[in-house]
Amino acid sequence: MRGVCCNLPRVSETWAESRADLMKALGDPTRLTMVASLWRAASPICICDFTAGLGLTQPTISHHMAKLKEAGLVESEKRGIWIYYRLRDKLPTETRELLSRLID
Amino acid sequence: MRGVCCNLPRVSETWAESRADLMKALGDPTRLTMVASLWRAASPICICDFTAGLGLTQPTISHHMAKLKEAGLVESEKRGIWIYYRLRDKLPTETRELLSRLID
DNA sequence: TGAATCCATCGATAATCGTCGATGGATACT
DNA sequence: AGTATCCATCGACGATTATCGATGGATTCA
Repeated sequence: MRGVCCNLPRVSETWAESRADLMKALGDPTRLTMVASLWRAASPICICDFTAGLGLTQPTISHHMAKLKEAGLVESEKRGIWIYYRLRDKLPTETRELLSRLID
Repeated sequence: MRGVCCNLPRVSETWAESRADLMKALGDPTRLTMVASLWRAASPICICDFTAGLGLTQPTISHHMAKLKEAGLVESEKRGIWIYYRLRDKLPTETRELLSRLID
Protein backbone atom coordinates (compact mmCIF):
# COMPACT_ATOMS: atom_id res chain seq x y z
CA MET A 1 0.00 0.00 0.00
CA ARG A 2 2.96 2.27 0.38
CA GLY A 3 2.99 2.67 -3.34
CA VAL A 4 -0.11 4.82 -3.26
CA CYS A 5 1.72 7.66 -1.58
CA CYS A 6 2.87 10.45 -3.78
CA ASN A 7 6.48 11.59 -3.50
CA LEU A 8 7.19 14.86 -1.81
CA PRO A 9 8.40 17.94 -3.63
CA ARG A 10 12.05 18.34 -2.84
CA VAL A 11 12.88 21.00 -0.25
CA SER A 12 16.46 21.93 0.53
CA GLU A 13 17.49 21.19 4.09
CA THR A 14 19.85 24.14 4.43
CA TRP A 15 17.18 26.44 3.06
CA ALA A 16 14.70 25.19 5.65
CA GLU A 17 17.22 25.58 8.45
CA SER A 18 18.16 29.13 7.63
CA ARG A 19 14.66 30.37 6.88
CA ALA A 20 13.29 28.71 9.99
CA ASP A 21 15.93 30.56 11.98
CA LEU A 22 14.63 33.83 10.60
CA MET A 23 11.03 32.87 11.37
CA LYS A 24 12.06 31.87 14.86
CA ALA A 25 13.61 35.29 15.42
CA LEU A 26 10.28 36.84 14.44
CA GLY A 27 8.25 34.29 16.37
CA ASP A 28 8.06 36.13 19.66
CA PRO A 29 5.64 39.00 20.32
CA THR A 30 8.28 41.13 22.01
CA ARG A 31 10.82 40.71 19.24
CA LEU A 32 8.21 41.20 16.55
CA THR A 33 7.11 44.41 18.22
CA MET A 34 10.70 45.58 18.36
CA VAL A 35 11.21 44.82 14.67
CA ALA A 36 7.99 46.59 13.74
CA SER A 37 9.06 49.60 15.78
CA LEU A 38 12.43 49.71 14.06
CA TRP A 39 10.73 49.24 10.69
CA ARG A 40 8.56 52.28 11.26
CA ALA A 41 10.93 54.43 13.26
CA ALA A 42 12.28 57.56 11.68
CA SER A 43 15.42 57.41 13.80
CA PRO A 44 17.33 54.66 15.60
CA ILE A 45 16.12 53.40 18.96
CA CYS A 46 18.02 52.47 22.10
CA ILE A 47 17.40 49.67 24.57
CA CYS A 48 16.05 51.95 27.24
CA ASP A 49 13.27 53.07 24.92
CA PHE A 50 12.03 49.52 24.57
CA THR A 51 12.49 48.88 28.25
CA ALA A 52 10.30 51.84 29.01
CA GLY A 53 7.75 51.05 26.33
CA LEU A 54 7.33 47.31 26.62
CA GLY A 55 7.20 46.76 30.35
CA LEU A 56 10.10 44.34 30.45
CA THR A 57 13.41 44.55 32.22
CA GLN A 58 16.56 45.76 30.56
CA PRO A 59 18.29 42.37 30.46
CA THR A 60 15.28 40.85 28.76
CA ILE A 61 15.14 43.53 26.07
CA SER A 62 18.88 43.27 25.61
CA HIS A 63 18.59 39.52 25.22
CA HIS A 64 15.90 39.84 22.56
CA MET A 65 17.88 42.48 20.71
CA ALA A 66 20.90 40.18 20.67
CA LYS A 67 18.78 37.52 19.01
CA LEU A 68 17.60 39.95 16.36
CA LYS A 69 21.18 40.94 15.74
CA GLU A 70 22.25 37.32 15.51
CA ALA A 71 19.51 36.77 12.95
CA GLY A 72 21.00 39.55 10.87
CA LEU A 73 17.97 41.80 11.18
CA VAL A 74 19.45 44.59 13.22
CA GLU A 75 22.63 46.60 13.52
CA SER A 76 23.82 48.95 16.22
CA GLU A 77 25.95 52.00 16.69
CA LYS A 78 27.35 53.29 19.93
CA ARG A 79 26.99 56.99 20.59
CA GLY A 80 28.01 58.21 24.00
CA ILE A 81 26.16 56.32 26.67
CA TRP A 82 23.63 54.91 24.29
CA ILE A 83 23.68 52.16 21.75
CA TYR A 84 21.31 52.95 18.94
CA TYR A 85 19.67 50.13 17.05
CA ARG A 86 18.19 50.17 13.61
CA LEU A 87 17.10 47.68 10.99
CA ARG A 88 20.12 46.44 9.10
CA ASP A 89 20.94 48.62 6.16
CA LYS A 90 21.96 45.88 3.77
CA LEU A 91 19.04 43.61 4.48
CA PRO A 92 18.62 41.00 1.71
CA THR A 93 15.86 41.99 -0.67
CA GLU A 94 13.79 38.89 0.06
CA THR A 95 13.97 39.58 3.77
CA ARG A 96 13.01 43.21 3.31
CA GLU A 97 10.03 42.28 1.16
CA LEU A 98 9.02 39.63 3.63
CA LEU A 99 9.07 42.16 6.43
CA SER A 100 7.07 44.54 4.29
CA ARG A 101 4.37 41.91 3.81
CA LEU A 102 4.48 41.06 7.46
CA ILE A 103 4.35 44.53 8.95
CA ASP A 104 2.78 46.99 6.51
CA MET B 1 18.43 62.13 30.99
CA ARG B 2 15.40 60.04 30.21
CA GLY B 3 14.14 62.91 28.14
CA VAL B 4 16.66 62.20 25.42
CA CYS B 5 14.96 58.97 24.50
CA CYS B 6 12.67 59.09 21.52
CA ASN B 7 9.21 57.62 21.86
CA LEU B 8 8.50 54.35 20.18
CA PRO B 9 6.24 53.98 17.17
CA ARG B 10 3.03 52.45 18.41
CA VAL B 11 2.63 48.74 17.67
CA SER B 12 -0.61 46.94 18.42
CA GLU B 13 -0.30 44.18 20.99
CA THR B 14 -2.92 41.92 19.47
CA TRP B 15 -1.29 42.31 16.09
CA ALA B 16 2.08 41.30 17.52
CA GLU B 17 0.57 38.31 19.31
CA SER B 18 -1.22 36.95 16.28
CA ARG B 19 1.57 37.53 13.79
CA ALA B 20 4.14 36.09 16.16
CA ASP B 21 1.98 32.98 16.39
CA LEU B 22 2.16 32.62 12.64
CA MET B 23 5.93 33.14 12.64
CA LYS B 24 6.27 30.61 15.42
CA ALA B 25 4.39 28.05 13.35
CA LEU B 26 6.90 28.61 10.55
CA GLY B 27 9.86 28.73 12.90
CA ASP B 28 10.77 25.08 12.83
CA PRO B 29 12.70 23.46 9.97
CA THR B 30 10.41 20.44 9.84
CA ARG B 31 7.23 22.50 9.72
CA LEU B 32 8.69 24.93 7.24
CA THR B 33 9.66 22.03 5.01
CA MET B 34 6.16 20.66 5.27
CA VAL B 35 4.64 24.01 4.36
CA ALA B 36 7.01 24.41 1.42
CA SER B 37 6.11 20.94 0.22
CA LEU B 38 2.41 21.67 0.42
CA TRP B 39 2.99 25.00 -1.28
CA ARG B 40 4.63 23.30 -4.25
CA ALA B 41 2.69 20.08 -4.31
CA ALA B 42 0.33 19.48 -7.19
CA SER B 43 -1.87 17.24 -5.07
CA PRO B 44 -2.55 16.86 -1.34
CA ILE B 45 -0.12 14.97 0.84
CA CYS B 46 -0.71 12.55 3.67
CA ILE B 47 1.18 12.13 6.93
CA CYS B 48 2.87 8.94 5.86
CA ASP B 49 4.52 10.78 2.98
CA PHE B 50 6.20 13.19 5.33
CA THR B 51 7.08 10.41 7.74
CA ALA B 52 8.83 8.59 4.94
CA GLY B 53 10.48 11.67 3.52
CA LEU B 54 11.64 13.53 6.59
CA GLY B 55 13.07 10.75 8.74
CA LEU B 56 10.84 11.45 11.72
CA THR B 57 8.30 9.28 13.43
CA GLN B 58 4.60 9.42 12.68
CA PRO B 59 3.60 11.03 16.00
CA THR B 60 6.12 13.78 15.47
CA ILE B 61 4.89 14.58 11.97
CA SER B 62 1.32 14.43 13.17
CA HIS B 63 2.14 16.80 15.99
CA HIS B 64 3.73 19.31 13.63
CA MET B 65 0.82 19.08 11.24
CA ALA B 66 -1.58 19.80 14.10
CA LYS B 67 0.35 22.97 14.82
CA LEU B 68 0.15 24.07 11.22
CA LYS B 69 -3.57 23.40 11.26
CA GLU B 70 -3.98 25.34 14.49
CA ALA B 71 -2.14 28.24 12.87
CA GLY B 72 -4.72 28.18 10.10
CA LEU B 73 -2.21 27.27 7.42
CA VAL B 74 -3.44 23.83 6.53
CA GLU B 75 -6.67 21.95 6.03
CA SER B 76 -7.33 18.25 5.72
CA GLU B 77 -9.72 15.84 4.12
CA LYS B 78 -10.21 12.21 5.01
CA ARG B 79 -10.32 9.75 2.15
CA GLY B 80 -10.41 6.09 3.08
CA ILE B 81 -7.50 5.24 5.27
CA TRP B 82 -5.66 8.42 4.51
CA ILE B 83 -6.02 11.99 5.59
CA TYR B 84 -4.87 14.32 2.88
CA TYR B 85 -3.42 17.67 3.79
CA ARG B 86 -3.16 20.77 1.68
CA LEU B 87 -2.54 24.45 2.18
CA ARG B 88 -5.72 26.14 3.29
CA ASP B 89 -7.82 27.26 0.41
CA LYS B 90 -9.05 30.51 1.89
CA LEU B 91 -5.68 31.66 3.15
CA PRO B 92 -5.69 35.41 3.88
CA THR B 93 -4.09 37.34 1.07
CA GLU B 94 -1.37 38.76 3.31
CA THR B 95 -0.47 35.31 4.52
CA ARG B 96 -0.39 33.91 0.99
CA GLU B 97 1.85 36.73 -0.17
CA LEU B 98 4.08 36.29 2.82
CA LEU B 99 4.47 32.61 2.03
CA SER B 100 5.20 33.48 -1.54
CA ARG B 101 8.04 35.76 -0.47
CA LEU B 102 9.26 33.18 1.96
CA ILE B 103 9.23 30.13 -0.26
CA ASP B 104 9.47 31.12 -3.92
C1' DT C 1 37.37 61.61 41.85
C1' DG C 2 32.69 60.29 42.54
C1' DA C 3 27.98 59.58 41.15
C1' DA C 4 24.77 58.41 37.66
C1' DT C 5 23.17 56.22 33.42
C1' DC C 6 23.22 52.82 29.69
C1' DC C 7 24.07 48.34 28.46
C1' DA C 8 25.97 43.34 27.93
C1' DT C 9 26.61 39.21 30.31
C1' DC C 10 26.11 35.63 33.87
C1' DG C 11 23.40 32.37 36.61
C1' DA C 12 19.00 30.71 37.89
C1' DT C 13 14.19 29.33 37.24
C1' DA C 14 9.85 28.21 35.24
C1' DA C 15 7.64 27.38 30.94
C1' DT C 16 7.50 25.81 26.32
C1' DC C 17 8.91 22.71 22.70
C1' DG C 18 10.52 18.72 19.77
C1' DT C 19 10.79 14.07 19.87
C1' DC C 20 9.65 9.40 20.82
C1' DG C 21 7.13 4.86 22.28
C1' DA C 22 2.70 3.09 23.36
C1' DT C 23 -2.11 2.93 22.61
C1' DG C 24 -6.53 2.89 20.37
C1' DG C 25 -9.94 4.25 16.77
C1' DA C 26 -11.09 4.01 11.89
C1' DT C 27 -11.00 1.95 7.47
C1' DA C 28 -9.91 -1.56 4.08
C1' DC C 29 -8.91 -6.16 2.45
C1' DT C 30 -9.09 -11.23 2.92
C1' DA D 1 -13.78 -12.28 12.11
C1' DG D 2 -9.09 -11.30 11.68
C1' DT D 3 -5.25 -8.68 9.94
C1' DA D 4 -2.95 -4.66 8.26
C1' DT D 5 -2.42 0.30 7.51
C1' DC D 6 -3.09 5.20 8.60
C1' DC D 7 -3.48 8.48 11.98
C1' DA D 8 -4.51 11.25 16.47
C1' DT D 9 -3.56 11.43 21.18
C1' DC D 10 -1.29 10.55 25.62
C1' DG D 11 2.63 10.53 28.71
C1' DA D 12 7.42 11.17 29.27
C1' DC D 13 11.99 13.06 28.53
C1' DG D 14 15.64 16.23 27.35
C1' DA D 15 16.55 20.61 25.15
C1' DT D 16 15.54 25.24 24.35
C1' DT D 17 13.59 29.64 25.75
C1' DA D 18 11.78 33.84 28.14
C1' DT D 19 12.37 36.15 32.06
C1' DC D 20 14.54 38.13 36.03
C1' DG D 21 18.15 39.88 39.63
C1' DA D 22 22.91 40.79 40.21
C1' DT D 23 27.20 42.37 38.47
C1' DG D 24 30.58 45.04 36.07
C1' DG D 25 32.39 47.83 32.09
C1' DA D 26 31.93 52.19 29.63
C1' DT D 27 30.76 56.92 29.36
C1' DT D 28 29.25 61.36 30.89
C1' DC D 29 28.77 65.13 34.10
C1' DA D 30 29.60 67.61 38.37
